Amino acid sequence: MKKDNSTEDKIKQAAKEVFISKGFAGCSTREIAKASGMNVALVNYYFRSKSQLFALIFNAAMEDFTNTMVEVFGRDLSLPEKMRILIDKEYDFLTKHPELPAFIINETNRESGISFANANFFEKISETGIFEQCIEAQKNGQMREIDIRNMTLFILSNCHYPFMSKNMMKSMLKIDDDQVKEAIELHKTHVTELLVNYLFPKK
Amino acid sequence: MKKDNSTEDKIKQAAKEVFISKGFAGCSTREIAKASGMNVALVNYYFRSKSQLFALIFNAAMEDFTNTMVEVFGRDLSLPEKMRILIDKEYDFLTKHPELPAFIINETNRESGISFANANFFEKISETGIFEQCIEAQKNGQMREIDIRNMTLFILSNCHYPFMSKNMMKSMLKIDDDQVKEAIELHKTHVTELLVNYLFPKK
DNA sequence: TAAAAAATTAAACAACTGTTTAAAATAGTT
DNA sequence: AACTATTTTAAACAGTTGTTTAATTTTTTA
Repeated sequence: MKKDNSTEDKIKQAAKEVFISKGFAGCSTREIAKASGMNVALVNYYFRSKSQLFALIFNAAMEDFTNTMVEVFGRDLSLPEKMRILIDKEYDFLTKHPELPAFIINETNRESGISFANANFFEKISETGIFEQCIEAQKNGQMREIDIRNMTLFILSNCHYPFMSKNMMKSMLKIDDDQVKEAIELHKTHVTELLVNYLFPKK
Repeated sequence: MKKDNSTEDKIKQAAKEVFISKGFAGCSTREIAKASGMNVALVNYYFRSKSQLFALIFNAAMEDFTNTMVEVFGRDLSLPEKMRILIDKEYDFLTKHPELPAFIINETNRESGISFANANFFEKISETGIFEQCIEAQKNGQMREIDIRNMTLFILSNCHYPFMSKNMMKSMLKIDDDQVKEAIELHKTHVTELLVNYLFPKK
């Protein structure tokens, strides 16, 4: 978090904003240079190439992305409690970074895409012991028999999609920014009930 | 559906494939020309500009996108039945066109984005009478008191996201194509139960 | 078949792309 | 102070971009 005003950091910061809002293919190195107040040559001087700079930004975004999950899953709480807190934290995080999910999904789907085989997000989440806790809860009949992949898909679908589809929703439902914000805030409580009720059915 | 082998149609078809898989910013007019077996000048001869060609493709994609909803909502069935059939049809459609949701969400979020104010998707869905049917069901206590916007968000989140996140899931959960396909097929049944149970609670 | 219209082509345009070069300015070291 | 290493700059590079031009081929019309 230091050397915040160094040239290298200024470029990295600008690159983060530009890449996330426009995507790799949607922006140029000159645009990033201008946004940082520097010039084109400096971008390559510090980061060698557009691709390498992008990889840096992407991996950092991926880390932000999974941090919430790792943190909440690592706590000493029951599964329903973890689920409630996770959804709350995800919505908080995504309210601050609404462009992140679309960015990651997009770039993951790019043809000459990212090689994030090295990034060990699965391991990080696995290390929290969440999977064992689920299996245990399923044995005890406290949790629905559902594959861990589908549970993950449920959480991500219902947390990410509302933020990704903001503009589409605005156009399709003919509503304005305030109404979208309102709908998303309300949606959070629905999602919480929806998922907790389904995953941990009473009786 | 006629003149399928005309130059104009060949270009349109190629443009559809290229645009949807790479996005507006991610491809060039020359790439589209080559994919159609034609040359660059013909693209502009028939469609005036890259943007106008794109608008054509995008609007058609949007129409495909809402067709399923309009068709199912327009039937003479109960809400839970409509919901079950809709989810089934959405998964069918998206299995054939898995790239569509990411494409639409992406391009909707682009800075110099689409003006799809003219497209009246809301009206089309409204004309099916689905909203009135929901209000009626809510009055009768057969349906949860939930805003129509949130219901829409639920459906789209849980249908679109699994297909959009295919590659991300593959990387994050270290699974292969077959396992993704399997997970999505299984997910469909979960989503159906999840949504029907939540929207139309028994008793 | 001759004239007019439409379709297709290769080539060019200016602007932009990622990246590199070589010179200039700055900072650090003795 | 002089010398070295680092940082910054403007300019150039070769290739690509969307679009247009003007000439040519093909089709349609009379």
